[in-house]
Amino acid sequence: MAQDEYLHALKILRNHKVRLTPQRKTILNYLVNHHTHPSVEMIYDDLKQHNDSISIATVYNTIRLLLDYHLVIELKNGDGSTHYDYFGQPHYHVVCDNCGKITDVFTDEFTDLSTSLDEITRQQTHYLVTRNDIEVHGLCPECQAKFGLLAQAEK
Amino acid sequence: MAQDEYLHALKILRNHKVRLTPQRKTILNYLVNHHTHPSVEMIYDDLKQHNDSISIATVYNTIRLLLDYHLVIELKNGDGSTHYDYFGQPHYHVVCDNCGKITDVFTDEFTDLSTSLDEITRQQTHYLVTRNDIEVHGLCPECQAKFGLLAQAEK
DNA sequence: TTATCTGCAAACCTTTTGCATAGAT
DNA sequence: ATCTATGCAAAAGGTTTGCAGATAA
Repeated sequence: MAQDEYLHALKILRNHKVRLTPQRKTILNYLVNHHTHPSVEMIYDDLKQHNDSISIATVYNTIRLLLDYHLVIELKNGDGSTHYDYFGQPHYHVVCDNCGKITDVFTDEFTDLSTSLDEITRQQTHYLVTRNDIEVHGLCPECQAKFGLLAQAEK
Repeated sequence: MAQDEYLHALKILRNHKVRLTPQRKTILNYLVNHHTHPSVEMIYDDLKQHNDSISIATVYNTIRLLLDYHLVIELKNGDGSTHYDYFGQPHYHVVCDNCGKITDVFTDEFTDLSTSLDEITRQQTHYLVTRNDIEVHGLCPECQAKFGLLAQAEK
């Protein structure tokens, strides 16, 4: 499953004649398997810990490469830090404005909604639409509980 | 019109007991009247040129303040720079991935779409949704023309 | 009056760069 | 063999901070 994603992404890169270095493979593999929305630093620290030969500059370079091929997307939560997410299946993100947690939402309804959005945009702006980034903000259930707001959320 | 927006925003801040310094008013007014998605630096340079007493730190502080009250939203185009937009009327943004231009889209259909998105999110994640940020990416008409893609876009 | 904001400049932190070496194709 | 990526460390760039003086309420 995740392995399929990884192979799929590798193939895309190969098709574009991108040189597949061990570092690039490692980072890609890391992102495919960690849906924790890591920052560059987290990726770097984790990989270094596992004795992988890697430098922070390479992580930055590779992330940018993956962004270029839309294999990864960039996310910012409220506190200003930048996070990354492997973007295999179409989904969008929900950010908790209290704890900063980012959650993926995969749902069929999203596909329709996404299509409508692209339609509307094309009609209104005459842009040639290639993709969209959707981010919903709010309070996660845990933080609602902290604030004693759960009843309100259920209604 | 823009003046109404400005007064509306001022009232919100006043209601929250935010101290209304000349610098804050100037920056707010600037944002209400410049839908050019300026960066902090642009705002600072423009205001300084008009002989306004202001420092870059104050621009940063005020922007953060306005973000907190959701009077302004933060945007990133492809090239990594950070831009801001006064967010009076609900709208979303379309970013040209070639030239970096950011365009506002105001449309009634967006309201419905936005509502559906919030619905879906609440059902799927049990978040207490407060807002959403939507960004569509593609090629603007001008850049399509540059690449001789206009015919394709019209179809 | 008094708590808060401003301006300045230094500090900070994330990201980028330049260059010599290593390595993928 | 060749062209591109890596790693390092230094530089850059953007953002934040600490503090003394100013000021909104």
